[in-house]
Amino acid sequence: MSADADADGDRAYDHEVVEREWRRRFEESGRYEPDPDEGEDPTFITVPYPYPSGGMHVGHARTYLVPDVYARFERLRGEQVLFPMAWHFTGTPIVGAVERVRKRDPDQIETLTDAFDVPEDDLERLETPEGYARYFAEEADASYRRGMRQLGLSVDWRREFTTSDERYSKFVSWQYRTLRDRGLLEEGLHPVNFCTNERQPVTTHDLLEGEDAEFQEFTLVRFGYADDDAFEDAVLPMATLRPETVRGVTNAYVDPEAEYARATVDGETWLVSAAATEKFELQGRSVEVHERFAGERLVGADVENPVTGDRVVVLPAEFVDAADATGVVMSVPAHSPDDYLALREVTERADDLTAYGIDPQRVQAIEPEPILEIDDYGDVPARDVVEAAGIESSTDPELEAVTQDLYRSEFHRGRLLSAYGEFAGETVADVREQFRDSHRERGHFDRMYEFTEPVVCRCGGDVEVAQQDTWFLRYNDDAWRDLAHEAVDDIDAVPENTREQYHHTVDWLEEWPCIRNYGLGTRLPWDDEFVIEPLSDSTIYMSYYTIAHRIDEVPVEDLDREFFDTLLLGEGEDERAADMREEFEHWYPVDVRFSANDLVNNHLSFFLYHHAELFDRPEWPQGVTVMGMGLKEGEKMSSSKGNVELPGEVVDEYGADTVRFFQLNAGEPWQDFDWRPEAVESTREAVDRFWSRAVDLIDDDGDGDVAVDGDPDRRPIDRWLLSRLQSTVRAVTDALENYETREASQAVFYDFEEQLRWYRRRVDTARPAARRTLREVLRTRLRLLAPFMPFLTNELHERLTGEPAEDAAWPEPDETLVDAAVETEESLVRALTEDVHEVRDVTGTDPEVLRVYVAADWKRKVLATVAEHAPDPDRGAVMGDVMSDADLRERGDAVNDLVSDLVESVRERSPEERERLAAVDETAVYEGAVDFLAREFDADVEVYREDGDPHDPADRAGSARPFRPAVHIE
RNA sequence: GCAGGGAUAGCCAAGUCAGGUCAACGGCGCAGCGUUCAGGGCGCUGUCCCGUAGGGGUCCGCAGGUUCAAAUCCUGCUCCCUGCACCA
Repeated sequence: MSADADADGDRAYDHEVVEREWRRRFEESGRYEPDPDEGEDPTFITVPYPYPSGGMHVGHARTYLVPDVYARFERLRGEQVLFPMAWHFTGTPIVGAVERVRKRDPDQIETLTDAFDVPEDDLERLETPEGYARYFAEEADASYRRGMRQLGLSVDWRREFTTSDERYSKFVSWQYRTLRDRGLLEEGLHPVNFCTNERQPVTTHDLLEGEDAEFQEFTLVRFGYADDDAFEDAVLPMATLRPETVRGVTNAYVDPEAEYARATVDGETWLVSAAATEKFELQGRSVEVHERFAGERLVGADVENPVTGDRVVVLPAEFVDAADATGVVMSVPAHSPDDYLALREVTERADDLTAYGIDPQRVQAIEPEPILEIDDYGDVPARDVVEAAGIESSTDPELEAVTQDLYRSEFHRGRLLSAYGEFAGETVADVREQFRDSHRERGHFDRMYEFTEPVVCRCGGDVEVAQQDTWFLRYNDDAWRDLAHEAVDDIDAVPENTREQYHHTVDWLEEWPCIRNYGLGTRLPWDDEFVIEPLSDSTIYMSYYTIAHRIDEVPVEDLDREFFDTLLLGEGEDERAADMREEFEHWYPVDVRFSANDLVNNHLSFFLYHHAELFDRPEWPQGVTVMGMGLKEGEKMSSSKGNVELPGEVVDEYGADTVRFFQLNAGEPWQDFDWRPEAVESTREAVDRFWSRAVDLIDDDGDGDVAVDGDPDRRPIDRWLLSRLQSTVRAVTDALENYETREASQAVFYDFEEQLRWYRRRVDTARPAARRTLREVLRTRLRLLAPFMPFLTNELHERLTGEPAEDAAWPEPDETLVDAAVETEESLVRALTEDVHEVRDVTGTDPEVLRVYVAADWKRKVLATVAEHAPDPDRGAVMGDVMSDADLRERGDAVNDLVSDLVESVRERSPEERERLAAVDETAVYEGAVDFLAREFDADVEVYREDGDPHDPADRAGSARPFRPAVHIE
């Protein structure tokens, strides 16, 4: 140290120096790299491997810190713990990001350089997916691996791998071949976003417009062309989201100006807009266009409703958008305000329709056709709402809201009329799908997909919904689903209310398309055009950790089905795999999976599904703990918004222990936590204070003299502190067993600090026995804090005792140090102190003398009588008993008042507490606190007994009650 | 709409499952005092209203109810957040 360093230089906490030393020791010791031992039941914990589409920020950090705390806790308790880490390279976002880097997309470059401090020179390395992923996984300053090391995660780095490693791919291939053999994979068509310009599927990240657009499944009502001309027998499919309104169709509309086509679609003749023929082709239909013509050609035709057999006329309408859906629209004026207005308008100018060869009278005769009844509306709800809102035309801006309102009401409360047969009287919400399906089966309905709004690719091309050949995981398979439910029942779900969410998800999951067209990852074993997508290649990889550090011994080509059958199922003859199976059997199952709460309804449920199918029940996951997300000053942390904090930077600024402690203490794991610099700063100050006090204690007596059994110099207040320490040990242990990092860290750090504040106030802490007590306390607290602050606690513990905290054992509550009596007595002193403060403040008197009057014995007798009536004393009954005592009876009203008071106090206290109080010698307790009270109030302190002829100049003694002495200050 | 979560004093936030010790932990901010220069740090005190004696009043999203007793239990309502599928 330099000569001019300030006097306290060696006391201030220099986190950089301490952390550097311990980071080195953590890595060199290999202590987090366990191999199977004799122990029967090791602890295996996992977290989602990071997806390095960008760097690590502190919003991610807690996901790894909570398991690290649990890992360190279990190790201190003597458990063998495996906490591994790997990298998830699979997926399309990295590929998309690389594309944008190559094009030097300004937004992308800004995110990288601003949020993650990527130097200009490094950009070139980000031009391949592998390079990009490796960069953010391991190489960048803001990489996950660096962040994790800086934060001191106790990870077994020997087992690190990436999901594009060839050996990992062999493992995933085995998984998918096995699932396929078991009939849990199925081939089929699936809608995707498809760029019509690039002729390939695109992700939402690739979109310029319409990122929030969803595609909807429309029902096509197959109206039949009913005129006997060249189009005879053709189908006019009309798209609707409300298939049940089919019985309310009064007419159809086309755009007379737009281009329509006659095409053979899947072997039938269809009449639709020209634009629609392309969509049908994309959606997996075979389409051959024979002729194109203006919509006018269809106007005036009769079409036949497939459900009712009624014939309705096709009318012209400008509002029809031929680019949307099929370009042929069915009109339900009774239930659609749009259609109602359109009908009214077309009726008004019915005479113009003669130009199309339509009889105006036929149009004027069209009446809305109700299909359901709904309370608060008349027969024709669309007319009601239009008239009520005073809407005159289809361009009225209010129309949209009115329409949505009506649709919602009809959906939830509308009851179908008798024409609906088996569905009559039911609400639309209850039967829409069944109704649709039944008509689909009968060939009346078909389907198509369409976006809710225009979608445009970054390349400028129009994006449409396409049906693509794909493979599905059959999560809706009944037997598999049952197994998954059992797996849900088996786990320790934390917090418990997530269990219901897993069950709900399992019931709701349908088939899951498990492949993509491009991206890093594992190729589908039997069709290398496709890549297994990220949520599907990460369901059982926890098992891969068990052998990840040894699998390089085996040549890739030997990693065949036999190998993994042997390794994971114990069903093969591969010798090397059989040998490695011991590792698998040692570590499996996963004891706790720590994950994010938004993964419950996909990844975590898949994780349970796949384990349930592929492994025997004893190997199923034992627990899943989900975590909330990270906010920064109340906003979601997001790298694209630039509001992120990088672990490297905050560790430099505040120190790793502070960053860890802050995050673990900011809320329970499953709650969201908010990173607020001022709060982190305040944590840093508390950590520094802890350090200085500890160093101070350690330095003033270098002999490490901490524990003296039955220290004869110990005073009650020392015993009080040690007793509180035991309850803290219990509280921290209980909390950590339940993953409650906030509860635990709060108890050992801040809450106990409160106790220490009282202790320091209460006694002279320079006393040797006090120093010994404080060192004993420090030793225990260091071990309790070790999971949270591994750097600082190891350092201090080693300075105090000669060994690092992580070499010591987790503390057990020492029953011989638990002293309920002394805690009760101390609570009386505390209460008295508070009372005197209050009196002093209210009166504004700075006391010269403080007189304390302990209640008279007869009052204790009254209390005892009241207590006999616990837990719910009745005043009358108590008074009866009390008055039977002649001595008390004489005291009359004083007794009456006292009883009322004591009845309350008895009701509010537990039996144990009353018992402890009854044993207290109040006078002795206050006399023992005289020195303290004198110091606290800078006054002379006198303790009297109410019935001991006290000096009582202000006549206060009479108001003393048991355990609530009267006081007088002057 | 469905599912899950939430609403507590200037701000953050504990307490709610197991009603009483809750005017309601703790932190931040603010104010005062002390620590023998200031500042910082540290310590103490105060921070809903009234009160020169430890008390009283009002309070925990809104409105009711149960109870000797409600932030906590019950009923109804309002508002906010997250997810609802192929982005990981």
